[in-house]
Amino acid sequence: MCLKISPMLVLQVIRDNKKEIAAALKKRNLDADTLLENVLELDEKRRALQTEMDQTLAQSNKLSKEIGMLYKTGKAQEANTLKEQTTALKEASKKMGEALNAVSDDLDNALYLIPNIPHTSVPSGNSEEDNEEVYKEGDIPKLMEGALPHWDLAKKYDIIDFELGVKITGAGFPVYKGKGARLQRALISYFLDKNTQAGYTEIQVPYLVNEASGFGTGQLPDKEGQMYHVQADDLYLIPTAEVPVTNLLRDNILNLNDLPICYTGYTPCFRREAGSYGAHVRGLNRLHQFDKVEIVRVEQPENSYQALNSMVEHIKEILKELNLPYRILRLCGGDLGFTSALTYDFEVFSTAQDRWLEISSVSNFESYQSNRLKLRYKDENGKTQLAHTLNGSSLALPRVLAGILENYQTKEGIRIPDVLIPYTGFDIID
RNA sequence: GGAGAGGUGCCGGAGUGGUAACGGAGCAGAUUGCUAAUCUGUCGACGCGCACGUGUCGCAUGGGUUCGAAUCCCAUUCUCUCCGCCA
Repeated sequence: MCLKISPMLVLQVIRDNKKEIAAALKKRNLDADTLLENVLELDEKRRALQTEMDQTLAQSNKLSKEIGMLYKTGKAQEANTLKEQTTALKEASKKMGEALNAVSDDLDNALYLIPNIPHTSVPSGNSEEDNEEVYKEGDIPKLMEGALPHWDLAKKYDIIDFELGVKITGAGFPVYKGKGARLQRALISYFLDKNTQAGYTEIQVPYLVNEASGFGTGQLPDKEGQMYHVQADDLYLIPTAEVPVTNLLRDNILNLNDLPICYTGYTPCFRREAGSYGAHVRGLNRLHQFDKVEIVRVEQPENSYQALNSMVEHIKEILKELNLPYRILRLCGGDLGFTSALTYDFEVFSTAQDRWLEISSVSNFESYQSNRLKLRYKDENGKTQLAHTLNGSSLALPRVLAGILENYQTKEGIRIPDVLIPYTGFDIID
């Protein structure tokens, strides 16, 4: 008989720190008391059931051994008597097993409703308006008379064709042409080079993932609607490289000296994105398919926030090289993703649109993902511990492109940032 | 798509009905006059116990047969080899 057992090391943590956790979750405007209460109740129920069943099975195992011995010594008569006893035990343990499975499922489901616990530095707040600006760099350029938003520039220079994308697929699937396509490729190469120079190992991953992968990083089951689902094969188009890349380490027990693991990878990303409309989704602002270069790290818990900072510094350096005005926000509890403990958003200023555009999101998930991924390591005492996972965009292409097009436009054409010229092979789009 | 073989612990690898050999890695302890060797123990998950301990589960997954299943049966799934198709 096999039992579904959730490896929820977090349960012990919840048991011991219920009050603190409930208080921390208040930052998400979540009344966690009942959620936690429910979990603890189911947990207790489950443990009681398991103890009971273990005892029954132990007895049954013992009898089976005795029966085996009796047969061997030719005492079939006595063996048969014992057999009768085991029947009742068997039925009882079967029922207990079913009950245990049911409670375990309930417990799992109850646990999935609890989001990650926000880091102490996370500000409370309801929406993106309450996010805390922690850094700002770069001057916002004064644009020439008649400066255009990027979708008009795209048309003027014939580098991105949104209508063509509509024809062959639908809205939100742009077609890049000529120097536009080349600039995309240049950005991807440039980002990957920067990341590998910083010590991240470049990898290429599948763009379709199975359900277990979606579950591991937290897209499933709750954010199912965000992903494109290929029904015939039950696979999902990745919404970000985070999913396949982090899942590379799923079901692993790493040695201490394997850590940290630093990966970078380029993938297209696919998002169904129900919702918004109007100018906010115009042009490159929000797409169903876009390109992104991602960085992913696996760390010992005691190093993970240092790692988060180093990721932030790394992205700052790239934006500085591109000479784009940007700011960094620390997401408030209300805006923080379900699986994240602390997230910094990078936003670049889109001059012609006069608004900030998110181009990177850097998060520490602590052990939230690794718990689902069963991603562990042996600590210095040889004890198995959950690792911490982190990831960030480095960087998302469309809005960086939008920022470049708008901020670098001149009467003569769109200038290419110096660092990109070796990659594009041209210095102006005209 | 057709045919065959296979899936055993962190890794390798035995095991065809009596309750997971053996080897390696890692860790812990012991020991030896030096970056090493040797010996012993430990090794995944979930419980119970203050604790020394101890119970259950784990042989791809889910069922079934049996007092007892890695082993027998059914379904599913994945991998490999050959054929077909093909970038």
